[in-house]
Amino acid sequence: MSKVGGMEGNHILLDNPPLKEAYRFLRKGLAGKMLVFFIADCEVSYRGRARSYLSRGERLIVIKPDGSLLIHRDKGYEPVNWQPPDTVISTRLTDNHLLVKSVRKSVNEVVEIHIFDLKVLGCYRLKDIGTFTMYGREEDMKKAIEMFPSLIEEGFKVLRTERKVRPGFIDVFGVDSQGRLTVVELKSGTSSMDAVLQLKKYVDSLKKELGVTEIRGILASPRITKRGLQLLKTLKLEYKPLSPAKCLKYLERKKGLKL
Amino acid sequence: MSKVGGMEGNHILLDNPPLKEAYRFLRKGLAGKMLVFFIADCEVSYRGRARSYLSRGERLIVIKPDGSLLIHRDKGYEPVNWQPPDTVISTRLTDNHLLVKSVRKSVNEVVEIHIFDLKVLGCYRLKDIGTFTMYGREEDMKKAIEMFPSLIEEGFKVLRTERKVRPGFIDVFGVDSQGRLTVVELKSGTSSMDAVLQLKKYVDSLKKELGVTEIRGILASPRITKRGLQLLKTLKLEYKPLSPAKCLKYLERKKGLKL
DNA sequence: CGTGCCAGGTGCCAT
DNA sequence: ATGGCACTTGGCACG
Repeated sequence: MSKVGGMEGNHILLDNPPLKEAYRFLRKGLAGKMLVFFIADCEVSYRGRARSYLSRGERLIVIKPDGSLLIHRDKGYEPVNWQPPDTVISTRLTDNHLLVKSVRKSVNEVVEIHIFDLKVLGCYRLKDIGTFTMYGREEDMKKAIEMFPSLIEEGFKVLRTERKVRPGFIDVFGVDSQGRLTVVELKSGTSSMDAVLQLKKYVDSLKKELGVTEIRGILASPRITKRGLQLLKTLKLEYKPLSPAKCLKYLERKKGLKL
Repeated sequence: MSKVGGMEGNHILLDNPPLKEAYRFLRKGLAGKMLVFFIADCEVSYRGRARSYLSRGERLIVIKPDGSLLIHRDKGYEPVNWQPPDTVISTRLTDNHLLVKSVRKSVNEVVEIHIFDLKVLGCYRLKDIGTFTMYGREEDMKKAIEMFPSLIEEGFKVLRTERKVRPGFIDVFGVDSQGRLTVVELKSGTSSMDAVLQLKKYVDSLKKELGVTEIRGILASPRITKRGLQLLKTLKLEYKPLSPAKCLKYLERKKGLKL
């Protein structure tokens, strides 16, 4: 069966269109800066930082108005091939197939889709002025600590956040109740040896920069791996269990809001 | 206009379906382990490691047979909300909206989509037995070096790859022309201070483990940051420019293949 | 299952 | 542009 719907410029929907018709409306959708999706029997090749080849089969393909491209198989969160925003999409119809090519403007990255058949083609203009808000990331932990330094420990005071050291930034820099300088490294998830080494790096950088021999280093996160904790102790650093959830509770209390 | 196509079990395509009809065929598609997509006017909430709320607007939503979920706005490579594979999808129809809920089996992560209207609903069974191959990753560099150790330097010999040290693995472990033990850390992209510290960690671990005082450390990658190079020199480590592309050329030569 | 680490990571923000 | 880093990172391989 073959069916066409809503081609008055509002949207386009083609059921099992012949290549030639698909080509026509695909161009129309792309030119009209619509979100375009289709299910196609296709081959895909990628060339850029690496190279890949995907042999023939049916996939869901999405092209967004900003030039981003997604090619999804029927499994997994990640697209098998893709392009981030800012690509130029071009199309070409030959005797036996339809070529869709996406070339990234800034770097040399190209994705080519050779299409032999389409199951469906849709082009839509998404009316979407919604706002997206996210809570519980490292940034929220930082905010909470600025407002409630005791989340780290009694008597802790924040001197500043995002303090620049040689390379990188210290999440929170402060002093403890004894007046000792203290570096706090925050992780919103499980912290591992990486995080410990990061903290160590900051503490050492700062010691050097300030010419101070004693600086406390505290890693604050909801969880730490066993190896991470071992390393932490070896390096004379400290661990403070602290979850984004707890920080959010404090932030809510302050704002009087339910997030 | 409203149109229905291919509901004989092969696929489903509904143009601008009423909520009730969409609900019926959505359930059918999910039950039949089909890939389901739809464009919907909806609100989205997420709760898990973090929390988020996306206010009302039109988005493209994809549900795969493996339980992965993607919610895309009309911009960007990344979905605004999502679930990786292995979620349980449930649906509920109320008077004024359709609820789609995805609950992750292993961890506590829930995405809820409140749908007020659908522009289109499609359910398809993707025939896809294609193979996906990728070239130019770190693994390919490793293979090339095993076959052509001189890619590192004249006289270099590989003892083994993926050698385990305290925590982690040394990419390539070998000896140079002077018989000195050498650790090689590979990066397929630009290497930064992180990579340098990683190499340092491996060299130190190995010195300790083997009771040797002199071990060379070579970082091989197509590019290194200025700060990375500084740190590398400070730590008496070395840099060898080497790109995945060059490695691939060698591999092709060996196999007599054009990849 | 936890731990470590790569990825065409992407995205954000700083210099 | 380069660089440093978080991310609901996801994904894999290995103890």
